[in-house]
Amino acid sequence: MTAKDGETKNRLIKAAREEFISKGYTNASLRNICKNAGVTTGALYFFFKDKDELFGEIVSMPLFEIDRVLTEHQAFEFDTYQDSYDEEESEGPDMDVSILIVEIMFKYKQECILLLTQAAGSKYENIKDKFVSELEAGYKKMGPHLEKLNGYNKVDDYTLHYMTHMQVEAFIYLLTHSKSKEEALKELPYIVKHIRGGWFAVFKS
Amino acid sequence: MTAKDGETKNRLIKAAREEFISKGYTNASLRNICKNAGVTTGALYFFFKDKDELFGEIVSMPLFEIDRVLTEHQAFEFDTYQDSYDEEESEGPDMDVSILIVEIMFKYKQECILLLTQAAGSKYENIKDKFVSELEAGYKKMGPHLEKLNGYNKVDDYTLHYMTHMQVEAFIYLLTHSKSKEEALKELPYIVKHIRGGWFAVFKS
Amino acid sequence: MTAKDGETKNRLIKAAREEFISKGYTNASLRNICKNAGVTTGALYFFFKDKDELFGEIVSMPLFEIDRVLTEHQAFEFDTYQDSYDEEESEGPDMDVSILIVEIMFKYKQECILLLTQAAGSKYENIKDKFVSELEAGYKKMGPHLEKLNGYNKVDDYTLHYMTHMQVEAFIYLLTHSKSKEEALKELPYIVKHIRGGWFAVFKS
Amino acid sequence: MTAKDGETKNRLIKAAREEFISKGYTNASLRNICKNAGVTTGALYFFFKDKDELFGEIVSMPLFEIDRVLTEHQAFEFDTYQDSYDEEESEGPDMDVSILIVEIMFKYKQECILLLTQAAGSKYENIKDKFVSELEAGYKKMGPHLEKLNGYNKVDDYTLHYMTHMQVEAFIYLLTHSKSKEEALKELPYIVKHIRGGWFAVFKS
DNA sequence: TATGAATGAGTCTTCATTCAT
DNA sequence: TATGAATGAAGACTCATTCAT
Repeated sequence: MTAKDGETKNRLIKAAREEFISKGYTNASLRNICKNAGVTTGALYFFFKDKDELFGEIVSMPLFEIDRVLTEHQAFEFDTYQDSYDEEESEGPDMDVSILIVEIMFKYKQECILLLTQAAGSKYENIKDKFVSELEAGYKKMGPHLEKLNGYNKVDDYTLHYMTHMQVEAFIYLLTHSKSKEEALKELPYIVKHIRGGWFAVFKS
Repeated sequence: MTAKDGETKNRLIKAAREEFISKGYTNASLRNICKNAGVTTGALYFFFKDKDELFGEIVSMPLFEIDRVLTEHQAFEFDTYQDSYDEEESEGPDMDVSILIVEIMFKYKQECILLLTQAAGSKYENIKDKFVSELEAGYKKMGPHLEKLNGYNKVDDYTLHYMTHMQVEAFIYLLTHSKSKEEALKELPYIVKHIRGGWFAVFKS
Repeated sequence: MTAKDGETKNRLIKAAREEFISKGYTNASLRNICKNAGVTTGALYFFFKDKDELFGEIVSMPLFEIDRVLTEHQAFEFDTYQDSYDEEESEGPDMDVSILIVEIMFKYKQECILLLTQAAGSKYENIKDKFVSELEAGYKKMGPHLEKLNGYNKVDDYTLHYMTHMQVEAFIYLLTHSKSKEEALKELPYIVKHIRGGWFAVFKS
Repeated sequence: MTAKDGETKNRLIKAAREEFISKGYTNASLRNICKNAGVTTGALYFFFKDKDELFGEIVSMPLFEIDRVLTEHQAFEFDTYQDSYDEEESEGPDMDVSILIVEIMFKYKQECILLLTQAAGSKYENIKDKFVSELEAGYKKMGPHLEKLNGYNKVDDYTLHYMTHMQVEAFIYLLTHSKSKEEALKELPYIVKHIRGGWFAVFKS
C-alpha cells in the first residue's frame, strides 16, 4: 500500500458498484468502470482477476451475511422444534429470522437487487437456487419430526422444493417492491401469513 | 440458389430459436444465427427488421395464446362470481384455467422459458409484469363482490399485487421445474392448493 | 405500359426526389426510396440502371434548362458585342440572362440545390465546374474583342477562370439564401452590380 | 510489439489523413484506415473517441491558426480604421491578412481542402458558415464608421452576408485552384482587387 | 502499484445490386 | 412489368483481456 491506502481499489469498487447496479452484470462495461474511477484498465486487472471477481467484490458482503443468518436459522430451528411444532399460535422464530433477512437486504439494498435479479452471466447467476437449496435442506431435516405430529402430511420433494422456491421469491419481491425498509417490515407480517397459509394448506390434509 | 416455400426464413427461425434459447436474448448472436442457418446477414434483415423482431417471431405465438386465455378467464370469472363465491368446496374454473395455461406453456416449453426468464434486453423484458397487471386488474374487479361476503377482509394494493406476482411466479416455477407436461399437471393441484391457502390466509381474518 | 400508365415509375421518382433532397446523394438509401414508393427493389432496377441514373432523373430537367439558357446566352452575346461593349450605361442582356437563370433555379428550387450542393458521389459531383467551363468558354470568345476596346486589360486564364467561378458561386448563393424567387429577384441587381464591380476592377487598369 | 513514441498513433493519423483526403469524411472507412496503419480497430478507439475526433485530429491545427488570424485581424482593423478609411490608395492591412491566410492554407494544403470542401457529415460540416459569420461580425462593427465617410451607402444585411460569403469562397478558390503557394500569392493581388471592386461597386453609390 | 498501449474477435445493422420467376 | 429473395461486403463501434514497463 502506498500513501493513499487502497484508494485506487476503493474508487474502482465504487465505480463498479454504480455500473453494475445500473446496467446489470452482462451490460456493465469494465472500460466504463475504469473511466469513472479515473483509473486505467491495467489497474483493474491488478486488483481483480476478471469481471466476475470484481462483481463478487460488490455482492459478496450481503451474500455472506444472508448466508450466515440462514445457517444459524437452520441450526436453531432444528434444536427448537425437535419435539413440538405449534405454528398456529405464535409468529415465533420464523418471523424473527425474516426480520433479520429484511434488515440485511435493505442494508445493502442495491447490492441485493443486483445479486438476485441482475447477476445473469456471472458466477452468481444461480444464487437464487443456492438459497433455495439451503432452506430446503433445513426443511428436510425437520420433515421426519413434523410427520410424527398429528395431521401432517408427508410432502413430496417436488412440492417442498416448490414451496421453498416461492419463499425465496417472496423475499425478493419484498426487496424489489418496497420503497423502504420500514415499508418492507410493515408488509412482512402479511407476507409471512401468506406463506404460512400456503404451507399449511399443503402440509395439513 | 433461390429457395422456395420460405425455406430460408424457416431455417433462420430454427437457428434463431436454438440460439436464443441457449443464450438468452442479449447474448444471442445474429451472426451465429445466420451462420447456423447457412444464410448471409443480409437475408436475415430481409425477413426481420431487427433482433427484437426476430425474437418476437419466436415468442409471439405462446404469448398470444396465453394472453387470450387470461382475457377470457377474466371475463368468465367476473360473470360467474358476481353473486356467490364458494372457493372451499370446489376446484372450479380457476383449476380449469390453470390447466389451460399449463397446456400452452408446455406446448411451447422452450419458447415460454425464453420469454419468461431470458428476455432481458428485448422489448419483452417486462412481460412478467404485464401478466401480473392483467391478473391484478381481474382481481380488482372481483374485490368489491368478495368483500360483501362473510369473513372477507379488504386487501390493500401492496398485498394484492404481491399475491398476484407470486401466482405468476408459481406458474413459471411449474414451467421451469417440471420434466414434462404430465408432471406439471400432476403437481398442479398441490400448487393451486398452496396458492389458495396463502390467498385465504390473507383474505379471511 | 399497363393500365396505370407509368404509375410505378412516377412513385419511384417522387420518393427518390424526397430522399435525395433530404439526405443528399451519398446518404440517400435506395431501400428507403423503394419502401416509400411502395415498390420492391427489383422494380427500381427495372426502370433505372443504378443509383446514379435515378439521381439523374431528378436533376436532369433543371440541368437541361439551365444549359440551354447558357448556350443561347453565349451565342447571343457573341453576336451582339462584336463591335462595342458599353457595360457601364445599361444592365443589358446580362441582367436578362441572370433573371432567366434565377427563374429556372427557383422553378426547380430543391432539385437545383440538390444538384449544386448535394451531388457529391454522383456523376454530377463536378457539375459546378461544367457550368464554369461553359461560361468561361463564352468569355474567352469575347476576349479578343474586348481587348481592342480602350482601357481593357488582357486578363490571364487564371483570373478569368476565377471570376467565372465566383459568378457561378454567386448564383448558388442566391439559390440557397433566398426565401423565395421574389426575394432573389429583388437582390439580383445588387449582386450583378457586385459582380460587375469586381469584373471591371480587374478588366480596367 | 508495443511501439514507443506514439508510433502507432502517428501511423493512424497518417493513414487517416490519406483516407480522409482522398475520400472525404463520409466515405472514409475506419476499417481501411486501420488496415493501412497496420493496426487493429481497437487501437484506433484507444486513441480516438470516434470518427469525428479522428477527423478533428487532422483538421484542427489549420483551423486553429486561421481562427487566430481572423480574430486578430478584426481587432486590428477596428482600431486602425476608426477615423479614416482610404481603401483606394493602399493595399493596406487587408492585403497583409490575406497573405497570412494564404500562407496558413498552403502550409496545410490538403487539410484545408479537406476541411473546407470534404467535411460533410462531420462536426465541421458548417465551418464555412462559421468563417463567414466571423468576418461578417467584423464588418458589422466597421459599418457605422464607414457610413460616416463621404459617398458610402448603407448596405443591408443580405448584401453584406452575400459579399462576405463570396470573400470566403474566393479564398477557397485560391486554395483549390493554385498549384503552389507561390502561384496563389502571385494571383492574390488580382483577387483582392476583384473583391474590392465588387465591394466598392456596392458600397459607393 | 499502476500505466498505456494494443489485441482481435465481436456487436448490430445498412448498403447497392442481382436474378430467377 | 414487377416481385421476392438473397448476396456479401462494409459500416462504426465495443468488448474483456493482456502485458511490457
